Amino acid sequence: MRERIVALVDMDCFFCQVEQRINPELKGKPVAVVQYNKWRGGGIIAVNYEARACGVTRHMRGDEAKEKCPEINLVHVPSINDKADTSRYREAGKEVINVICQFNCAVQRASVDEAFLDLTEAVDKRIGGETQVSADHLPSTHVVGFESQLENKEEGRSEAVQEWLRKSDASSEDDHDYRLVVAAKMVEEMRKAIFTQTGFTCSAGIAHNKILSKLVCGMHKPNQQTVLPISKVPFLYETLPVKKVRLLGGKLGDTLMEKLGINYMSELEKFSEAELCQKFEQRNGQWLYNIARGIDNEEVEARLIPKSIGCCKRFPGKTALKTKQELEHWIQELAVEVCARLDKDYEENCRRPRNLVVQWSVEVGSSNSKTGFLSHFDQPSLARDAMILLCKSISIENSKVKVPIQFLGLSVGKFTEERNKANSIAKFFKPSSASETKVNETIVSDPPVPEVKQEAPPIKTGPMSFFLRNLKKKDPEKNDARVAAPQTSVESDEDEKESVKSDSDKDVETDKRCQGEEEAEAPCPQCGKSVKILDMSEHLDHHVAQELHKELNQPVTPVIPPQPSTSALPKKRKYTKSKTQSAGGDAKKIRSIQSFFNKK
DNA sequence: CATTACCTGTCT
DNA sequence: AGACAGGTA
Ligand SMILES: Nc1ncnc2c1ncn2[C@H]1C[C@H](O)[C@@H](COP(=O)(O)OP(=O)(O)OP(=O)(O)O)O1
Ligand SMILES: [Mn+2]
Ligand SMILES: [Mn+2]
Repeated sequence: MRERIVALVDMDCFFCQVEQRINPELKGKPVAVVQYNKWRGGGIIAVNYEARACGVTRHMRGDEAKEKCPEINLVHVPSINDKADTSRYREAGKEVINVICQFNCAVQRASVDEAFLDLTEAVDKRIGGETQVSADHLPSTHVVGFESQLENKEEGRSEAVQEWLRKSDASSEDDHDYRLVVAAKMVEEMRKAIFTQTGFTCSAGIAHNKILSKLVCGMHKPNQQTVLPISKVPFLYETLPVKKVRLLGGKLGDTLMEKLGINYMSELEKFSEAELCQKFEQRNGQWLYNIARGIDNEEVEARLIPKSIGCCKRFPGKTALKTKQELEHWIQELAVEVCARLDKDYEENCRRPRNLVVQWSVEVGSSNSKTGFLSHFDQPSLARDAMILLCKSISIENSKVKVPIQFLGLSVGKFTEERNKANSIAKFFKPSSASETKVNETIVSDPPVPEVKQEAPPIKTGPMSFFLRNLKKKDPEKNDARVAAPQTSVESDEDEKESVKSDSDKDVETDKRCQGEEEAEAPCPQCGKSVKILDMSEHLDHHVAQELHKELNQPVTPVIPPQPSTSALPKKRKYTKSKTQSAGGDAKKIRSIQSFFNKK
C-alpha cells in the first residue's frame, strides 16, 4: 500500500501574531488577545509564547493574566456595535492560504489558522528531479523517534535528523520515509515562504494522514515542524493519551477510556474490530480499529473557503433578550455583519448562499434552529427573513418574548456558484469520471456534462459521530413545531392574511400555505430551467454538488513545483479495514514526548 | 457568566 | 431537507 503524504500547517499563536504585525511595538513582548465583555478583563483566546512562559493560558481572564504576568499586553478583539468582529483574523488567514496555494497541492482550509495539504503528487514530481536532501535543508525539523539526548538542544536535533536521513535514503525497500524527507524539505520551504510573504511564523506536522499530521504538528512549536515516520507510530502511541487524538477529545474519548479501561493509544490495538463496532457502533468502530494502527483514510479535500458564513452572540443571565424590540435590534446587527461579509464573499468567490439558518437558545445548553430558503442578500432582507424564521418558533405576546433568548445566531450557507461566470458552468462533476485533479486550482473532469440529473452527490463520510446522543437525550421542551414545511421559503405565518410580498414574484419562493400551487414552477436561479417550486431545493442541491467541485480561487504561479498536476486521486473515502504491521515495541520511551503529551 | 465560528454525522 | 448533537479552533 502506498501511503499518502499529508501535512498540517498551523499558525503560531495566530491572533497574537496578527496583532503584533499591526502594532510592531508588541513584537518580542508577552501578548494575549482577549474577547468579549469587560467583565474581569475579558476572556483570553490567544496567548503568545512569551506570555505562555509565565503561565498565561487560553480561558483565563484578562485579570488573571495580569497577575501571572504583570507586563502582559492585552489586546482586544475589535468590536463593532457591541459585537466582536473577527474579520481581521479571517483576512490574515486568507493571506496564508494564498501563499500555500502557490505550491502545487490540494489544500483544505481547516480553520482560520490551519490547513491540511496533500503532498503526495508534489513529492513524486520533486523526486523526479533533484533528490538530494541534507540536514541543511531541514533546519527546523524534528523526527518522532529520533530524539537525541544531547545537552545542546540544537545539536541534538540536527544529529537526530541526520540519523534519520541516513536510514531513509531513496534505495530503501519502501520509500515511505524518503518521501517524508522530501515532503519535509518542501514544507520547510513553504513555511519560509509564508513568513516572507506574510510575516507570520507557523508550525507543521508531516505524516501519512490527517489525524497523524495534526497530532505531531503540536509536538514542536513555535516555528518548527515534526515528521512522523510510519514505523514510529507504535512508539508514539505508547505514551499518547487517547484524548490527544483529534475527534477523541470529547465524550467519545471519555467513553472509550471508560468502556475499554484504557488510557493510551497503544492499548487500543488489542481490541478486535468486531468488539469496537459493537461497543461504539459500526462506523466509529471501524475508524477506531484503523486509527489504533495509525490508519486514517480521510481525504484532504480541496477547499480554500468556508462553506458557511455566520455570526452569533450570547446574552447570558439577566442580559437575555426579553422584548421583540431587543430581538429585532440584534437580528439587525447580526444581519449587518453577515451581509457585509457576504458582499465581500460574492466579490471574491462569485457565489450566493441559498440557505439561511437562525439559531437561538433559551437556556444554557439548549439550542434551536430554523432554516429557510434565501433569495435576497441585502441587510434588510436578511434581517427580515431571520426575524420571520425566528417568530415561527418562539412565542411573543405584547412585544414580550415568552422565554428570554440567551443566544442568537445567523448563518448562511449552501452556496451556489453564480452562473454566467464564463467558463465556470461547464465544470460538472461526474462520479464515474476517471480522471480529475484535486489540486485546488484546477479541477478538471472529463467531458463537461450540462445540466443533467446527477446521482450520488459526493459522499461525505467524515469520521465519528455519536451514539452518545441516545444515552443522554435532551429534554424536548423545545419548539412548538407547528410550522415548517421543509423547504419553504422564509415567510411569516402572520402574513397569511395579506400576503405582503409584492416584489418577490420573480424569486423562487414557496409557501406551503398555497396548497393549490404545488404544481407551480419557477425558473431556477442557477440554471434558469423551469422547476417545480416544491422540487427547487432538491434541484438546487445538484448545483451544490457542482459547487463542491468547482475551481476554488486562482493561485498564482507555482513557486516550487512548476508543473501543473494532471493525475488523479481518489475522491471517495472508504473505511477499509487493514490488517497490518505495527512493528511491535520500541520499548524505550523518550521523556520529553511523554511530558509533552501528559502535561496540562 | 468564556465567546464566537465553523464543520460533520445521525435521525427523521 | 431540516434539526440537533458533537467536535474543534
Ligand atoms: N475556543 C476558542 N474560541 C475563540 N477563538 C479561538 C478559540 N480557540 C482558538 N481560537 C482562535 C485564536 C487562536 O489564535 C486561533 C488559532 O487557534 P489555535 O491554533 O488552536 O491556537 P494558537 O494559534 O493561538 O496557538 P498555537 O501556537 O498553539 O497554534 O483561533
Ligand atoms: Mn495555531
Ligand atoms: Mn489552529
